[in-house]
Amino acid sequence: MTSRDPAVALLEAAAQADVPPPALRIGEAALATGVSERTLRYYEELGLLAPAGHSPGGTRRYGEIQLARVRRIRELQELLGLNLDEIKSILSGEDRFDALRSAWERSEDPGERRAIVLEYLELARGLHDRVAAKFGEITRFLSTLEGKIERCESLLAEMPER
Amino acid sequence: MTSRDPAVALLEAAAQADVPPPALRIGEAALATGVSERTLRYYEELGLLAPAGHSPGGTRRYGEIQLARVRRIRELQELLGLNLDEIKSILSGEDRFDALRSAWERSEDPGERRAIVLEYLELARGLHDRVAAKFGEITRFLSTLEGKIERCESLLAEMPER
DNA sequence: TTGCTCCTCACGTCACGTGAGGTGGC
DNA sequence: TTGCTCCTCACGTCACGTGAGGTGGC
Repeated sequence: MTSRDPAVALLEAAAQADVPPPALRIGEAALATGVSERTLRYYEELGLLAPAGHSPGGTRRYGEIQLARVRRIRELQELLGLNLDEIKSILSGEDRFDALRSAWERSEDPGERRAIVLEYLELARGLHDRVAAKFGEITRFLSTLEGKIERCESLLAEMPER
Repeated sequence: MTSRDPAVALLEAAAQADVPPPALRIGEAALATGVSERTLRYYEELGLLAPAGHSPGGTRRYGEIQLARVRRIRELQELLGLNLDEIKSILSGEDRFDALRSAWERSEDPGERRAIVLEYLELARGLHDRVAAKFGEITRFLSTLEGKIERCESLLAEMPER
């Protein structure tokens, strides 16, 4: 279970050493998430993903939070086929919920709390329905494919010629 | 389980009446498969899908075989995220296998038969691995999402304020 | 003849890929 | 100073969307 990615290894080492985690350069962040540098810049252009900061010279720096966000974006894109506009609105919904959780003690209006949780629940349920639909389609695809493979195998077994 | 699609209904009625099935025009075929007319023409341009024939005036006609092919293309596109080039090579592999099945009795070289079945088996197993991987990802996505929803619900239950 | 559907260009769009030419940091 | 990585345009690509202007069939 050891991580082979040097960029991720850097972050993990920093976490163990209890040192501020080194910010990754764009090439390292791209490697760690499996996307291109162009993709990271494009997401930034769309307002989907901001770097954690910049070097004095102006080059982008990314942290673990940004890497997780990129992976989330790809998950929504590749598993559900959502476009970046839909993903942006989903992420902003999740962001509002996360902001609430991190500021939970600083008790805001309890009615507003409830409203935010309800809004997130609606978001999550909507997502759930879409994922469940995909799950059903994939399951059917898989079982018909397995049927075809089995029929092929028994067909081969019945072919006496070698 | 009655079909609501008028184009599909036409084909079904013809099948019951034992009459040559009426070829669908491009608009009807698009409706029956849920894609645009542009998409059907684009697939034809790429050599992915040929119409069943043409009217004397030159307009395209589609039959049940073509509709099934369109649905197969969309399945590979949307569930697995394949591009049209990959899909084209998969379909041509499936086509070779289907051609073999339909000409099974007209015994070709039995060695060649075996080779075609083996080639198809390899294709199907490759597909199976990709679908199985997607299945795993979707399953994980679904269960973490269900976990989030449950935590939200218990959180709401603990909020006494109405 | 009148609508409606079909036809072929051809330009637009989304999510990037891919150099072109120039600057930054160990 | 030398490489290597980074930067910003900017044009290319894939899988279509979207009219523009004209023809076909009940």
